[in-house]
Amino acid sequence: MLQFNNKDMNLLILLSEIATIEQLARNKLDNALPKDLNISSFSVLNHFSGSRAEKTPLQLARSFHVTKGAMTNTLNKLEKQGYIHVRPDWNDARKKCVSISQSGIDARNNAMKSIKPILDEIIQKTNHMTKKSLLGDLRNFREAIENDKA
Amino acid sequence: MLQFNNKDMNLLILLSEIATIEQLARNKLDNALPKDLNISSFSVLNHFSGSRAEKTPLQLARSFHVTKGAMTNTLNKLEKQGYIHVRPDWNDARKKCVSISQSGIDARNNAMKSIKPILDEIIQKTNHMTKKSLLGDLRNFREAIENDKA
DNA sequence: CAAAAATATTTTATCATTGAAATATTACTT
DNA sequence: AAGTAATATTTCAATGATAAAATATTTTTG
Repeated sequence: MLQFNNKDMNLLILLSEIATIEQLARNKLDNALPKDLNISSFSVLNHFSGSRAEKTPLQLARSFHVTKGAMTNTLNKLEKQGYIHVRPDWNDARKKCVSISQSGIDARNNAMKSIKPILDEIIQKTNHMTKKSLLGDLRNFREAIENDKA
Repeated sequence: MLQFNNKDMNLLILLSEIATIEQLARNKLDNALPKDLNISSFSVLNHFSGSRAEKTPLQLARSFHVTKGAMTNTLNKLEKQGYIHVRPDWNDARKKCVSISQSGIDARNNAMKSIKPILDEIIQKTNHMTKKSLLGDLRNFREAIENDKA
């Protein structure tokens, strides 16, 4: 308490709540996913299931707010597994173009099946919550954190 | 999309938003904190600034939802730094009793000062949000995730 | 056009976490 | 009281992330 105001303390509590949720959700999903897919890999595959357009590793790293090195790791694993296609960008030899493969789509759908019970359990337990405003609030919140550097 | 319903997809989006916020906030705070304190250590010190009562390592691990091994690490560092006191539990030789030291309190206050600009910037950018309901919603959400194992 | 700056990816060293095993102590059961 | 189960902490190997340096390519600039 001391010389710090309530708003600061409340924000720390909020951030700590967010960190706790992230940790719990990550562990639950990690354990439920097929052993050959961790959350990072699954997230990339899932990203492509919305739009199958090619992306560069850097674009993906920025989408997920991870470092380029971390994305290199994840993409290398996914490529070895045959879940993504990686090709050079013919117009710019610095870049690569990443897209999902058919077996990547299958792996993603299979992974979704394996985490569905967890998702449905959370949905059932939070039925009363106004999840719509929660998501909106969180998005505003994220933007408040990322803005000055984006 | 495919065979998965909107609620599942929306929940994944919500969880991904939470993970992103956690990552951004962690990096920002980590960079702003004094070099001798990472977020884990700071969180433990901050925990004791609310209530200085002694806690066992296991209690702390559960409070923060980290493994016992992770808490051992954090506490060892904090003890070497002189920021906490660790003593045996005289009634149960399996346990230890952890409390914050005066220099731990000082380190915590100093750390708060160094992250205050970040906190205030976030507060200013989210002034319009109903942070009260957001925290409540997140707490419910966390409980929905942790309940079946707690 | 050559040099310098910017961009994209990979590599490297470091760090914090996890899960599981190891160790030590206490509580329970019969 | 002895043996088994439960509890608390530490150790260990593996994993995934970061920051920064290294490499390669393209763009800018003078």
